[in-house]
Amino acid sequence: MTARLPARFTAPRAATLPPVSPRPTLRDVATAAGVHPATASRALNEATRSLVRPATVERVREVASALGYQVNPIARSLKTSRSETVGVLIPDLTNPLFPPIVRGIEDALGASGYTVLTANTDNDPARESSNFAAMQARQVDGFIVATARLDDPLMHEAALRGVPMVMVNRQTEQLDVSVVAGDDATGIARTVDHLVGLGHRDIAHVAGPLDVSTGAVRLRAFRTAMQGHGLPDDRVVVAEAYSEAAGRTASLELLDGAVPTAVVAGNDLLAIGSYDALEERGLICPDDVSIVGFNDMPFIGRLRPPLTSVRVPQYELGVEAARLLLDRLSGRTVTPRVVLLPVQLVVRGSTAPPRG
Amino acid sequence: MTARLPARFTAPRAATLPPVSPRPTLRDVATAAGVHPATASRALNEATRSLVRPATVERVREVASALGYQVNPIARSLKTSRSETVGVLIPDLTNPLFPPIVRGIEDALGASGYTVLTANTDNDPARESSNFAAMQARQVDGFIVATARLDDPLMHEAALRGVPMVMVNRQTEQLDVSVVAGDDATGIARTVDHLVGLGHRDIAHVAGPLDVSTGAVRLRAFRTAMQGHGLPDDRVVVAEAYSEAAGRTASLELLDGAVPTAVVAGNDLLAIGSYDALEERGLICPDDVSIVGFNDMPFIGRLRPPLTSVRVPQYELGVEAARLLLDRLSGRTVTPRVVLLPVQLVVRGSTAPPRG
DNA sequence: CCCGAGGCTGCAAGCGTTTGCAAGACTGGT
DNA sequence: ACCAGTCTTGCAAACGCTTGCAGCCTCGGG
Repeated sequence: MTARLPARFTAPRAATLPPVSPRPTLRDVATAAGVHPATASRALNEATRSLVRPATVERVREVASALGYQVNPIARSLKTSRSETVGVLIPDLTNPLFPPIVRGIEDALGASGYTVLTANTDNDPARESSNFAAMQARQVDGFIVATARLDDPLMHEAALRGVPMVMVNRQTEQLDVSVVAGDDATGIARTVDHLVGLGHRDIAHVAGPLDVSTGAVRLRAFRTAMQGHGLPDDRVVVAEAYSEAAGRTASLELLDGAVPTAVVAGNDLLAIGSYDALEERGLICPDDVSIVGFNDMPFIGRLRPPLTSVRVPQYELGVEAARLLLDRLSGRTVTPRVVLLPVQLVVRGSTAPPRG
Repeated sequence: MTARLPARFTAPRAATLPPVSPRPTLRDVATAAGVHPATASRALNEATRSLVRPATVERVREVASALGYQVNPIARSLKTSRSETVGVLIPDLTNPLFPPIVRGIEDALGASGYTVLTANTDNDPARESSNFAAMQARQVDGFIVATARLDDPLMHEAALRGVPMVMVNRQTEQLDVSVVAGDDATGIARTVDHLVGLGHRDIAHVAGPLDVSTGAVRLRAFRTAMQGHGLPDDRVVVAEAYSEAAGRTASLELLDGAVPTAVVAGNDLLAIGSYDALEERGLICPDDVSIVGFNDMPFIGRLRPPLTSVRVPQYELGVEAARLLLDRLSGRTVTPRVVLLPVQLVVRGSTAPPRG
């Protein structure tokens, strides 16, 4: 029996296109192939394909591609209550840190047929909750969360209930969810090594906000590294946010006391703020003060002076997070893992031996 | 009658949370409120609310919020074949031009209850087609497209068929879809005015690829502006892509002839490439050659020297694109519109009067 | 020759909503 | 008191797919 297509699909495309294109349905395929919709479904579905006779599979698939059939994911989701969709929560796409991460996530998930829903929370608990809820309503299969606020009750409860979730670039001890992040501690240690190697002894740290995990982690790493060199670990000022302005404020505070010969900034943005502060005080980088950033943002090497920074493999962070989530979704892995990706100190013009 | 909740919803949350949370369904709400699901649906639905007695509406809404009911968008989509979702196609999220645009889109659409699906195409026709198709399958209500390739047959046909679609940051004459972009022509004109005002007469243009609309538009604007000043308009070299490397190559080619006193780059990335080329040739910006960019990317003012550039309101571009699409989706506006947002020349340290 | 066991396929229910249709309850006018 | 019209609500059928269950057919062994 040859597959006969319903007239509406074989009709030649008129020069004046009809306003709406009726997508063929599974039933259309089934009748055209002379089988029951259930059989067509099984034939088209990877997992159930083995249940139907090879010849039938072949026929159905041919008809399906002839009709240009594509399964309707909505209907499928309704039935299976899975959506092949994951939600990605980030604070702000405009922050240069996140685009590469998101891109990595989309590439990795897309390769497995998943699509991603992103939302910006601006670290606002209300936005975060509503976005999270909206995504849950849309039946996302899991989450990748780049915002620290796991104290959000909704998210916290969801995590406890076993909603698949992996955190990226942020850590949390309170809950066992998978985490992928850069190896911040090592990055900071290398930074301090580098500065000490140049001859610096009076090294200060402009820390990021301590309620954000990276802020706390890097601060602790700084203290440890300094102690390891037998140097004072208390030259620390905490910025209120990971922003240029906060970095400037914090740095000015620092400069009001004894001026250190080197500053380890918790972040590239904070480092830029330090640039500003130095300029305001008439100090020159690196002649008077060396500065090191963190993240190695795009074009940061073209600043005046080029910023020495710790390169974090952001794209790979995203890819790895996606992979972890996929493992979890496929049921392969259940136990949470912590993956730390190696970072690399990129030395540029903002660090030099201390004057005199 | 007081609303009695089914036991499973009133059960106290155990310390050890159950692995899965059964979301209440419309039927649950209905029975709890003592009405038929259809009535509950109408009561909860903005548009049909007027059909049901106010007292009933009240009761249903109370029960709904008590149960924490949220409509299941999947089921609704299946029924209505609308999804409250729009697809956003961009070449590469990692290009600093796009995050603000996407953010603007998400903010504007999110405020109207829409969620967005983004995909990166890398300007690869194959990826573009498949992403587009996947989004169509997911029942997106419309598209915002930031990739130039409207020659894609799928997309072209969809546009002809009246699939709601707006293009951002790219133009096309061949099709009548709404477009929102920066006012490139004026931006280039202001740039040339600025340079001429500084005393430059020998001004060259490093154009972006001409098969991208911005490349062509800016080149045309450059020619027009130069002619307007009675200056030669043929000092043009076309870069192969909007990238640093392509900018460097094109600029080197330019510098191999008579060195101009000023360069109008089609793009900030191209301008950075020009920086590189200048440096290689031992020339100083702005002493030997002035350079102007386009887009005013983040931190571009912190380069060495700070780049004079044309600021494009990217976030607003996204917002406006979203607004246009929303208008279209709500049926308010049907005829395509072209919206050009004003740009602004930001003068910094990369432009100065010509030497001598 | 009969019977049990597989291998394929069809049947039908149901996922959670929306919505055309119709029935019941009122209202007011005559 | 009756009837037409208006409100309010219920009924049931979809939307397009998946899946447990059951039935059919075929085949090989006893």
